Amino acid sequence: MSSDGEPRRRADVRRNEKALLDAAAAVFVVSGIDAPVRDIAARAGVGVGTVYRHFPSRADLVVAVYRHQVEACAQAGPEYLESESTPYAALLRWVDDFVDFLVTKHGLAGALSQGEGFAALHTYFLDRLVPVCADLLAAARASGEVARPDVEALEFMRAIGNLCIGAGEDKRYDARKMVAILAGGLTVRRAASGDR
Amino acid sequence: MSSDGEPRRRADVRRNEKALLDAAAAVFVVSGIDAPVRDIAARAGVGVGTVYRHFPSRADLVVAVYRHQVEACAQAGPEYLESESTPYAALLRWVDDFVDFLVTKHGLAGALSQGEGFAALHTYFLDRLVPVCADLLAAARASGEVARPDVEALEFMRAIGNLCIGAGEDKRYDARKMVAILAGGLTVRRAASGDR
Amino acid sequence: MSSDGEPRRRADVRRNEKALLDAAAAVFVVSGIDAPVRDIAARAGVGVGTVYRHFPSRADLVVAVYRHQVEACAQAGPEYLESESTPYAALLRWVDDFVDFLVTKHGLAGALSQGEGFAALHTYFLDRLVPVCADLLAAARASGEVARPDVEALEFMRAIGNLCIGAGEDKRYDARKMVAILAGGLTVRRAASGDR
Amino acid sequence: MSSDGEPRRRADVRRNEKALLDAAAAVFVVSGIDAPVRDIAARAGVGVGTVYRHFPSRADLVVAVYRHQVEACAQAGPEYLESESTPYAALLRWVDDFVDFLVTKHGLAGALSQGEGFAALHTYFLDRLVPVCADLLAAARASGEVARPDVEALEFMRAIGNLCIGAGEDKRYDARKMVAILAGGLTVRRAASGDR
DNA sequence: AATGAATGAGCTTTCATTCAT
DNA sequence: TATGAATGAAAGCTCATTCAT
Repeated sequence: MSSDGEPRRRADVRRNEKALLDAAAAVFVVSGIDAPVRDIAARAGVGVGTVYRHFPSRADLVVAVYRHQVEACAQAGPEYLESESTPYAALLRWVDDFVDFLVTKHGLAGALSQGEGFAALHTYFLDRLVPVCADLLAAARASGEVARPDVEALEFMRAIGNLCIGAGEDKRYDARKMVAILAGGLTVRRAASGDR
Repeated sequence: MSSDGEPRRRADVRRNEKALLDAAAAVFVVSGIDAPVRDIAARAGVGVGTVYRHFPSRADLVVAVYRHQVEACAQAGPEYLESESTPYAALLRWVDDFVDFLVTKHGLAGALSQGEGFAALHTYFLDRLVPVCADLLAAARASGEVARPDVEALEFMRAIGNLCIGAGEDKRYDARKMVAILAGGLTVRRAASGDR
Repeated sequence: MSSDGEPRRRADVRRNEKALLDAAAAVFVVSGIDAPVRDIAARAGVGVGTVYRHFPSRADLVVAVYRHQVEACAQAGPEYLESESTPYAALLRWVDDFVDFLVTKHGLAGALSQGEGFAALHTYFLDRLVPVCADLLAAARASGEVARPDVEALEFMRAIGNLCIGAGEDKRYDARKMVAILAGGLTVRRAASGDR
Repeated sequence: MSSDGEPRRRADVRRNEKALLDAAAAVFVVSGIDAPVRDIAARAGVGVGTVYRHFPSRADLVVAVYRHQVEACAQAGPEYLESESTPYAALLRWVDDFVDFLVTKHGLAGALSQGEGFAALHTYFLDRLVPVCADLLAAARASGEVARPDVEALEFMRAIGNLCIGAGEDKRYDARKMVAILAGGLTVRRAASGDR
């Protein structure tokens, strides 16, 4: 209540939020991104009301949970452009990181393609990563390695996201391999007769 | 009671089943494949009991709704192999048909990747189409057009299915284009250093 | 439609009714007296509508199913009074028959105690058998073997019916033995202090 | 937050639970032990979810509703053995209490004989009361008042329970009287020729 | 600010009963 | 008269979300 009561409280709140994020991350892995709020609250050792106070909507929680990784991924783009031998190599490496991220988060890829109620989530991810991917793509196009000028970063990323849906659930489906093939397809000049 | 008594009733039932299938198809487009049974019944103008009478499980309904298209798709495979100039051209055309099918049925692609409770559905689709795709793929490999011997029909189809998830919801995402790129990737020989 | 069409129809109807009774008896044994109408219709090889035509209410069906046995039981009373050595012996034997009847019909005893919706059933059974039991009881009282003048046939029979509920479901519960003890209790003069 | 914050909430919850128990007891009387959860919730003035929160399964609710009486009944056994003039008198009095309990709870006796889905209920009642009854029975046998050594507490109690089914619905059926006769039957030596 | 009890909509599924054919 | 398709009322159960404490 006094000036030194606040900091204590704030510390508590922060601790709570951390616990919530950890719990959500753990639960998401097991039960997917649609896991019951109660499960998350229980694992964090807080009441459900607390979850709602910190994260009014589910998307807010999801965004918060994955913010760190998204940031890391965003920062890796420019770095690879410097460190890798060619822009396309940089693109491939970055794509691989992105796949890593999606594949380890069970259900995340699916949620990203849903839009339905996950608008905020969708928005955040794309706003942050699309520019990064666009730079990589543009560079690889400029270097002549990527032969498709008609592929935008947004759709490319979304395609990667989609390919990662359900990855890990079925041994016979290797998302990483399919993404590699997709990336390979970028180097192929479109047939004269058109795609269709 | 006589030999023509049966057909009359059956005609009614068939009409009803048709209404149900149409209603389900329409509702699936709007609410996805998990739409409440009540909604489907309401749209068909029948009671929920009728839905259950015709289609004991949800998967039965979904399979019924899409059976025609699946069959058509299955039959097109061998035909294209004969009519198209090369096996790879046949594969591309068949893939295009498959995409047509998935893209028009909102939510179907997603359901196929879920497995979760849709085992029967999943099974039906794959049992019917994977062999067809496998033949096309094998032929295109034999002709030297497809350079990836490590891509199985199952995973290729699944990748296509995934790429079609959410198609039509966002103008900026053209599933057909991304599938074309994936298919193009099949012609690219894998880098010596591996995909990763 | 003509005068000779009727008999044929009537024969059909009778056959149907017989099939229905047999089916119902069989189903009652397995699923109890509340078994789904459909099950009965299916086993009889007729439509559910036919069941309703023949037996408008469930009780009607139950009554019909057990009518034969009830009649046999009703007729046995006077006979035993003649053939057995004493009226009480006759009573015991008759009670034993009654128990036989109830115990073999799974769920019947329970239905008799429900009243709820089985009024007709209840009524039929009691109207037919209570007088018989009353005669036996009166005779055994007259002979001095039964010491309780305050026990009416109706309540005695109902007690027997109740004791038979669930008989056969649990090896540790021997309905016949308990009925024997109850019957034995009839011979005990009420304590001076009253039953309560 | 402080040590007296807890009790306040708990008081509310307890009040609610009480309302639920009262409502359930009342509804059980009218509609039997299988009454719709919705009805109970409505009568208690709470949502169905609240019922499930407090009593996850129906058996839990039933057990809770009758726990007090069962406990009282269990404790009365040994007491009567001390206070009454003879063991048999104690048995009679205890049986009377048991009947009191069953007769006032319409539908309970029936549920106990069902087993079907009420395993937990059945188990609780018997685990608690059978030993008590067994002691009374053994004592009465030891004193020579009970002449049937072949009657187990379990079956005796079950017989009593059965005799109480439907008690109160029909003025002409006096469950208490019939139980008294059954208890009287315990004192009768079995006929040489057997019960049958 | 945190809690978690309460709410109630919403979904599935089962059958008794009706009624068009 | 027989059929069985259709109906729709029930009932169980599960959360997302609110809100009193």
